[in-house]
Amino acid sequence: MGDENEIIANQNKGEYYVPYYQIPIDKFFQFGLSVDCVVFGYQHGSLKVLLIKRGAEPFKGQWALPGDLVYPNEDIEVAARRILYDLTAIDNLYLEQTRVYGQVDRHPIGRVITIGYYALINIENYNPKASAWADSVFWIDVNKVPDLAFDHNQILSQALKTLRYRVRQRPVGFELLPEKFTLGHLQELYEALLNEPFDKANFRKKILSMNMLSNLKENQKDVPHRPARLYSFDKNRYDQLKSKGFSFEL
Amino acid sequence: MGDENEIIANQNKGEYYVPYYQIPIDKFFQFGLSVDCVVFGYQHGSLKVLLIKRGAEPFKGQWALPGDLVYPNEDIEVAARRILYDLTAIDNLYLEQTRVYGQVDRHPIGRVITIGYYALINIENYNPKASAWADSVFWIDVNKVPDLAFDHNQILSQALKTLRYRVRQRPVGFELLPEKFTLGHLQELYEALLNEPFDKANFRKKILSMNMLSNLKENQKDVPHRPARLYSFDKNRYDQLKSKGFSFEL
DNA sequence: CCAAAAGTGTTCATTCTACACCCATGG
DNA sequence: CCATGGGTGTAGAATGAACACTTTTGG
Repeated sequence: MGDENEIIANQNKGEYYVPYYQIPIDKFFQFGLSVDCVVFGYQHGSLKVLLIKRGAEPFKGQWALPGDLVYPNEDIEVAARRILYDLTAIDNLYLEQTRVYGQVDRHPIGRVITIGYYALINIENYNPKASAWADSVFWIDVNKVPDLAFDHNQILSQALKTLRYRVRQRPVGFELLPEKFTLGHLQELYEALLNEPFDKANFRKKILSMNMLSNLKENQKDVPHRPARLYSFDKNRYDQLKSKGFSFEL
Repeated sequence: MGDENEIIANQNKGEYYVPYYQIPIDKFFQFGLSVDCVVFGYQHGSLKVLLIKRGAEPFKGQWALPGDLVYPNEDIEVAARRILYDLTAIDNLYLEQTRVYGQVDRHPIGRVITIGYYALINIENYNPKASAWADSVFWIDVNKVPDLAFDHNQILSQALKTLRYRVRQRPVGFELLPEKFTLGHLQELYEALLNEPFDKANFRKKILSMNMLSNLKENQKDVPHRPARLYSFDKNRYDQLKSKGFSFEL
């Protein structure tokens, strides 16, 4: 948001009527718009989601997804990034729209349409931060999410479904890992995300055959077993392959 | 819509402020909401889309997708079905939400968020019908779509992309065909949708091996070549298979 | 008989799956 | 020298692509 006090009016509306029902068009401009973000992180072998305790009415004090109203002159994705920045102090997170939630009675103070987004974050870079609308912020295991305000449980489960889907067909899993990781870490991540085991040998062959990881020629340290090779995701290489028709699939 | 004149107020808003910016919350309730529908049909080997000439301002007289403002007390999908019913006099079309379009300046008379939907229709059941907001209605080949009002070209191409995707992983293609069809018809449909040829033998083996078609034991008539066997999509069978873990893929 | 599309069978290559086995390190 | 995970090879099954061939109808 630039000038958050300059709320634009919809200046031209006066001239218009909805001709077929003879209702002044202003009556149609009563909607509120919000954004709710499902922020996923991965730690200690399990998938977590960032929840807040709401610091404002309605539902003050309850668990909820981070979200906020969109300004009348603010782009939707910009609003989503504003919320994420306020919460994590990180820019440029991986962000994807899921769907719209528009039940007439979903918000107690009026008709508020909300747009669901999910974001992926490398939990090690995370900088916890309460904010204007959140008293406090917690990582919660995705399998232990409590009852949430509004229809946020539904938004969360849709986001999870989209993520599980996406992760099989685009290399987005890496967003959840540190820069350098082992193939074992990567496999554990996929197993946690998809809740299904993979054969080690086959998983490695598949991932490596895609040719989108850089072998860092560097090993793990201080592990009580044979140290594993470290890799990183090579985005340039991937973009190049993609432009040649290759498509990630798992 | 039931009572289209009973536009609800958002009664409880008076009490609320957005505390962190000290802006009265009414300022956030200025959005309009609309729905735009991409209606696909299939005829003579090519995929068509239903376009209208707009009968109301703004963009009166221009080509556009069928769409309308949503009432403040109307559910979004209900609005989409209302539009489709007004246009085609058909209930219960296959309908899927695509995404939200919310550019600040996408609508000339104010901030209107629109929700994209696409619908599939068996063109033989189609009952053309102008309506309050459409002067006239036409089927246009999907490859020959003109410039459309608003951001409708973008909405259309996203819908097409979603359809192409969906059609490979769920048996939705049948929605575009008549009740009874031949495997040749089905193959032509897929070739038109995906713009890629399939091997006849392999296509048949794949489709039939899925076990979701009923062999009607009945043949085509009056064709100048060997008449083909007619099939129909067996939704019960498919649901049964799906519940056992089967998933359509092509 | 011919043209045209329906309908089927086989071969070969590729990919997937399961599983066995060896390797390097810390304790 | 043992426990622990890292890392690789191979055999057999399943799937997919290409293509040739037979069948049935109308003209």
